[in-house]
Order: sequence, then structure tokens, then C-alpha cells
Amino acid sequence: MTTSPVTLQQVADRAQVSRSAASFALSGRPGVSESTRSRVLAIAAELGYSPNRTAQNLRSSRTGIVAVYLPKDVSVLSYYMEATFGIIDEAELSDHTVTFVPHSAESAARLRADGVIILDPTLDDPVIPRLLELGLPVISGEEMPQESAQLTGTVTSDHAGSTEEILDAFAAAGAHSPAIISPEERMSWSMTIEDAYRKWCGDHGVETRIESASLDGMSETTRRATKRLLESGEVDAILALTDGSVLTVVTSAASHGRTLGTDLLVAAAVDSPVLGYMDPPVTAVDLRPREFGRACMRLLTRALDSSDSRGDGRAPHAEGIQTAATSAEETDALQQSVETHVIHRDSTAGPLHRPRSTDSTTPPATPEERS
Amino acid sequence: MTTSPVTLQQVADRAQVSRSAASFALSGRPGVSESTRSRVLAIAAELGYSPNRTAQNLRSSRTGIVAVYLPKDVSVLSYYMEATFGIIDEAELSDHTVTFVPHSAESAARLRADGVIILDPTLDDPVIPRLLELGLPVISGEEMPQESAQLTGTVTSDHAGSTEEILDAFAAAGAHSPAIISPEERMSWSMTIEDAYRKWCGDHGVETRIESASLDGMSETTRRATKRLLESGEVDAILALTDGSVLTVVTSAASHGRTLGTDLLVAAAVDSPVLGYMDPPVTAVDLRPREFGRACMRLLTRALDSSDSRGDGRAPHAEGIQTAATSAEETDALQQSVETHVIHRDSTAGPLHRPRSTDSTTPPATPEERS
DNA sequence: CACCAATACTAAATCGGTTTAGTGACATGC
DNA sequence: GCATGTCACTAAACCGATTTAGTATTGGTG
Repeated sequence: MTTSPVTLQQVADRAQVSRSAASFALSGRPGVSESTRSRVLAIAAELGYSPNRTAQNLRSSRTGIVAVYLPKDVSVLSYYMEATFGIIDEAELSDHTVTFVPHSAESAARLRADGVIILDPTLDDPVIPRLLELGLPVISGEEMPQESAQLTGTVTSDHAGSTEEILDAFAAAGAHSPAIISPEERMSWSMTIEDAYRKWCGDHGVETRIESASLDGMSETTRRATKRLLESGEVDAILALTDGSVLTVVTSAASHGRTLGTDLLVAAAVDSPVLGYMDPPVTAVDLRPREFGRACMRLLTRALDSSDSRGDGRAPHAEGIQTAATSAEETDALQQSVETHVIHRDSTAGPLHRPRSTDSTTPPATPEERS
Repeated sequence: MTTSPVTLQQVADRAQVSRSAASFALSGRPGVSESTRSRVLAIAAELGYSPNRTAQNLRSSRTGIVAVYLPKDVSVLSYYMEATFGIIDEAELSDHTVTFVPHSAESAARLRADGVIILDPTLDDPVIPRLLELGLPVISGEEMPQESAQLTGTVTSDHAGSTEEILDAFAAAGAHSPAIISPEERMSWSMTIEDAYRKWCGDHGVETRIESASLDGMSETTRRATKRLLESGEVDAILALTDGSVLTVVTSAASHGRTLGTDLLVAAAVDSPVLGYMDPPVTAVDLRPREFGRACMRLLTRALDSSDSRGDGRAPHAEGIQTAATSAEETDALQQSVETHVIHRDSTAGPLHRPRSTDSTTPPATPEERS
């Protein structure tokens, strides 16, 4: 039934040349006449030849696999799925297969891959050191919270900038007391947002109010944090960092007598398809996860290319001064940032009508009520 | 820096035997004395030998890759992410790497994999025929909507049963006019639910009310469908098939003067972490996606094992009658079902207070009101 | 004409396993 | 005593590419 794939040998035979000549012709290397080259190319195309990746991998001692590691307990955040598909987009170009690393230290240790992309590395995640020990190129999506010499490259987003923009929007819409809900897990991006928030509050003479929630979708922790904020008469705007926490805020606002966009402003630090269709739609930061994933993979591809042109890992007999200079150059290059932008939706439209303090029994405003 | 991995040759040298003897010893095949075997095993363990998968793959003309294909435009449904991790769990046992198939016909055509798992195959998806043409074993997670001879196995869930259970729960809580929101995309599971719904309505003398929504999280289609249902004075219970549609219903209920669990019952055909933390929590069907993914991979593993013990694809010289019998036997075996169960939460608690028809300004009933 | 170099190619090694075909030693049967 | 068989193992082929080393053929130069 299935016709077995065409091999290089078959192409060579048909072209009446040796296997090596055919290989040279196809890879565009010198050592073969122009007429032979075009003949081989034509025959390869005719037969539908495509090199066996496994054989190539064996020869070059590669696997053709790129491993992606996600934070544990995220099953909601569509950000990661989008980012993964971005990685796949780019990996296709260099014929790499993308796979996930399971959340166990053992499977990380026996991981077979050419490189690793860690998305949102979490402080104290026991798997991450194992991944770094592998000696493979590692790209970090968002900064590593812990210092790491082995890191190959980093892709970041401008979380500080978008946080400022959202807090400014809150203020412009009439909110004076913004709070944030941040994940318990220590990740660089959330800490960056917390810092930006504290700075903004300092600059504007506002007290900070940070609640923490767990990362795994929605938990009791998240609900309680939300409740505390909604019952506080003070807080009139909430920036929620995760998918889970923003949904909790939105769905429980009404039962606390709050109306989004009217007496409570809400924004999300990470956009998600659901937010645009909430009622009202929720302002959020578009981190362009697909582009972010692509950027990670591009950096990794660069690292993989350069690591085989020079020492190929088996013969790492460095050339003294040269290596140092080259690697410094590369370290600089392997840092990249992805543009983001805030999508302003109705949940921060304002102007804000401040809720009556401590009165949580107020019935929700009906659509007819307008000021 | 990175110490190169131990090869079989090194183990053999150390044990003073040939490479083949070492291979026999390690693979547990006969032809080597017990003393030699244990010596080789000990040395292999000591050196931390682990066979090079790429070399094994080359020899056995395999890739070690299992490809997973998801419906297009799903980035919210955490079901798929969970199912994928279930596939990965099981794939680890047989040393397979799991990857996603991009949503393009070309990349599907040049896919390198040992087998394919299609989750929720959608009717008219142009990529699916390409995947079936590959001649690889294909497992379908939920029934294929179109007939396909090439299909190797199918894993299903009891959607009809859970639908009945939910509709019964609606009725028990006092609802008499349940509606469903189903995705536009034709998938076997959603059609099964629609059929079960129609049957239930027939059996109970209730008129059917089916709205359709798009699968990609939440769209204008979904919002309009939701609006129609909520504005209808008739409908007092909604079974939403997708993550997106259930969230739309939940978040927009209040602005239509409806209170979940009190004058409107809501349930989801697919559970998601968010639903348990909505306010009130939403009843949903736990499809046990992780177990479902595992079951898919187990079926695939079985198919892969049997395909290499018999004709290995390169020498498909069938043995007439025998083959037909064997393949029929296998077709029977490669059908499996995963148990599911309904998680009853407050959104269907009832007893239901029917809203006054066409009066959408009714204030929500307070908790004190009881019938 | 002899010598060297470049060209265009082929033969063979290589990657790291698995598997088949052989081989020598020893035991058994007739 | 010789054919036959079994056991434990080795040599070599093989998977399908890449890459190095080697070989004719040609051309140019002193």
C-alpha cells in the first residue's frame, strides 16, 4: 500500500552517478559539474526525493527535536498554546519537531533534544536546573528569575511599559486606587509588573495593594483574593495578571454589587480570547504570544547554527581568545524583545462612578441607569 | 564541557565482547550466556549507557514521533491541552516524542511520524484527508464524522449518557425548557449531543431549541446566540457545548436580568478549570481528558507494535485470507471508550424560579425567596 | 615531455545501533 | 569415527544519509 520513500541511492542510480555525487549536487556543494547538478536535481524532483531526517540526524548527532517547557499547572492560559504554535511555525522552517517536556525531573534528565525553550521560568521549579544541566542551548521566554550561566538567550516583553499604560488608563478613567492580583509563583514577568506597579504608585502618591493568586486557573486562593479586593471600598480598579484571576474578578463583581467599567475598572496583563467577549469586554495586554514563540525559536535556531559551524560539542577544543570574543558577541545578539500593546476595551472605559464604601448590598445597576 | 554519551561499543569493549553480543545481552534476546549478560548489564548501568534513539530509529525505519492534530481555532479549550499531556504521559512509556501537526495541508503531507492522533476530527477539515493518506496508523479521538477506511482506531466518550444526565438534572431542578448551544463545526461529539438532546426532548414532549456558536473561543456568533437564548422568556436552562459559549452565557446572564442557579440553569458539556470557580460554579461533564489522551496513545502503541511484528510496511506481501481475518480482529480491538461523569455544581442546583416571560427587567431573586 | 594542479567524480568511512550469517568448540547419535 | 546439532559468540551487512580520502582525466607550464 504505502510506497516506500525514495532514497538518495535511487536518485543517484537514476542519474548514473555515485551516491556522494548526488549528495553534493543536492546540497549545493562544489565538486560536481553544473550539468550533473541540474540532472540530479531534476531527477530528485521527479522522484519526489526527500532526505531521510533520521539518517541526517544520526550523522550529525542531532535529534531534530526542540523541547518546550511550560510552567506547571497551567491549563487555561491560552498564551502558552499560542506561543507554542509560534515556536512550531518557526521550527518548521528549520525542519525541527517541537515537543513538550513533562513536568518531572527524571524525564527532563533523559530528554533527547537539540535545544530547549523554557516559557515563563518559575523560581524554585525543580525541573529547570535539570534542563540547564543537559548542556543544550536553552532559550528563556521571559527572564530567568535565577541567574544561570548556561543560558543561551532570552526573549522578553515590555511588561513595565504596558503596566504603566494600563495604570495611566485607570487614572484617566477616574480610578484613584488601583490594585493588582499577581500569581504566587515567582516569575520574572509578574515581578516586573509588580515593580512597575509599585513605582507607579510611588510616583502618584497612591498606596499599593497587591493580592496574590495561584497560577493554576482558579483556586480558592484566587477567590479569596478577589473577594478581599471587591469588598474593600477603597479599590476602584484591578489589574489581574492571570487568565484565572481576571475571570474570577469579572464573574464575581456583580454579586458584590460592582459593575465593570462603571464603578470598577478591570484589566488583564495577559490577553486571552475570552476577554474580548466578556460583558463588558475586558481591557488587556496583547503580548503577541505567537510572535513571541517565533522569536524564541529564531534565537534557538541561531544558537544551533552557530554551535555546529564552530566546535560541534564533540570537539570543543576552543581557540583561546577568538572564542571569548565570539561568544560575547553572541550573548549580546541572543537577547530580544517582542513588541506588545494594550487593547483598550470597555472594562476600563470609565468615567468611573465610585462605589459607596463598604456597602456591598447595592443591587447591580440596570442598563437604564445612566448619569 | 558536555561529556559525549556512552555508546554500545564502549560497553562492549569494557565487557570484552563484541558489539552484537552486548546488543543481545541488553535486549534480552537469546544467544548469550547468563554470565555474559549480567556482566554487560552491570557495565551498561555503571557507564550510564542509554541507546541512541536516532540510530535505533534509522535501523527500524521509524521516527519515534507521534503527531497530534487538534481542531483549528481552539486556543481556549483546556481539554485539548490536558488530552495532549495524557498522550505524552503514555508516549513516554514507549519512548515516543509527541508533537503537533500545524494546520496546513502541506505540512501535513510532509509530516514525519510513526502515527497520528486526531482529536475531535471536524467534518470538511482539509488537513484530515492528507493525514489519512500518509499510510500511518491513525487514531481518532471521538468518532470520525466522515467514513474512512484507513482509520486504525477510535476512542470515544459517552456523550449521549452525560447529556441525558444533565437534561434530567435540569428537569429535576425545575426547568422545563432546556436549550443547547452547539459549535458550528461538525464534530462527532457535538452531533452526538445534539441527537441525544433531540431524543430527550422528544421523549419528554419538549420543543428543541438549538443555537450554534463558533468554536474559536468566543465570537460575535456566540454572543448573538447567547443573546437570543437569554432574551427568550421560554428558555430556562442552557447546556453549552464549548468553553467559549458557556463563559459567554455566564458572563452575560446578569445583564439580561438572569441569575444562575435561580432563574436560569447552566451546564457545560466539557469541563474546564474555570467553571468550578465561576460565581456560581457551573455544572459540567468531566470528560477526563488526560485519561482520554492516554487511551488514544495506548491504542496507537498497540497498532505500532502489531505493525512491526507482521509486515513492516516495506514488505507488505499480504497473505491473502489471513490478513483479512487479522485486520478485522484488530479493528474490533482498537475501539475504546473512556468513562466520564457529570460534576454537579450550583448552576444547576435549583429549585428553579422561572422568570416572568418577556420581562427582562425583573430584578434577580434574592437568596431568601424559596418556593 | 614531464610535472603539478584543478576538476569531476567514486570508494569508503562514519554516525550507533540491530540483525543475519558465520565460526569454532563441544556434545550427542548412530 | 563421522555426521549432526547446539551454544556462545564474532564478523559483517544494514538503515540512509554526509564527508573524507582517493583516483582518473584534463589543462597548463617550464
